[in-house]
Amino acid sequence: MLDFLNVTKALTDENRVRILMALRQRDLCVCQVTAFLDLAPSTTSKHLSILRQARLIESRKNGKWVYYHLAENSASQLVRDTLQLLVNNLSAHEVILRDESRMQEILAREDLLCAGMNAEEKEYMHSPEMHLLEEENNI
Amino acid sequence: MLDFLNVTKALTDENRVRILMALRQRDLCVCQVTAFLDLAPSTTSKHLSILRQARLIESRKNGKWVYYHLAENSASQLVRDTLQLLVNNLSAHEVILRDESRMQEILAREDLLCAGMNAEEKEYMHSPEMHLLEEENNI
DNA sequence: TCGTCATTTCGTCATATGTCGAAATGACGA
DNA sequence: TCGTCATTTCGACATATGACGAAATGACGA
Repeated sequence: MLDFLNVTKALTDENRVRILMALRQRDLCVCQVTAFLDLAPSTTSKHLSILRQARLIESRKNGKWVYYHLAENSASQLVRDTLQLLVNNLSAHEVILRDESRMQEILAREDLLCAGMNAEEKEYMHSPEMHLLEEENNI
Repeated sequence: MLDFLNVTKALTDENRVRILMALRQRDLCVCQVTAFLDLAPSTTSKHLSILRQARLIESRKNGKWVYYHLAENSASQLVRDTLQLLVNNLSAHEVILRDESRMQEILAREDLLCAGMNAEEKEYMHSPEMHLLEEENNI
């Protein structure tokens, strides 16, 4: 029951829902999510922490950055069902569609974001491995 | 998005989740839910109001009593998916299983609850129409 | 080693939420 | 009509939550 409530509580904030939907497309680091939502970094970090505690997302560290991605198919039934419900019911929603364009702009502004991002990381961001991850999450 | 958030917010309280799971079995009036959860009637009423506003449940008035039941199959995709997720992931949960026994005791105490319940209503509570409703909600 | 940048943690604040009891509302039956 | 019972609404309270900025932590590169 606690697990269930942690998941539902994680979904009661619009910003957190927007994060989950954005992560369908690709992994994102905290500063990218921060620019995306236009929040203080500490606030973004808190949101990501809540989503991670609910096991809806996972993180991996790469240099100075922490990248977050949706829970994999190995996640619990609850988490998988929840992410599926999210996608089924929100993909066509106005806010989410607007966010998809917005995210494109954010990602294009590499000059402003993740200023120190090195070549290796930039490479990874567009690598096949990236897209493999996306497919594993059956998006 | 507002609809979605209203649904998830409705699910963040353990008492409300327990109400939804109990309503799988049969319609319940406020006083039955109140005895079931051991809360003040006003608190129960508030919880039911929140669930109804999220369109997860509906109410029908019968004499002095207001009976609540799960949203029917005609409900939105979101509501149907959500109720399904709830059933799939919580049916076997300890709290819910315990609640099922507890509800049997509550319902047996007609002498204490809904003291003025008339014969007609008692009849309805066990009628085929009742069980038809349950089946419609594919429980 | 030190400075810088990304991230997290901590403390604080305003607002939202769950709870109750008291009072208002609605319906039934004497 | 009046009293009673079920339910809802209202007001108050304690706690939970989302937001921020400041400070701590971690990792990289000069």
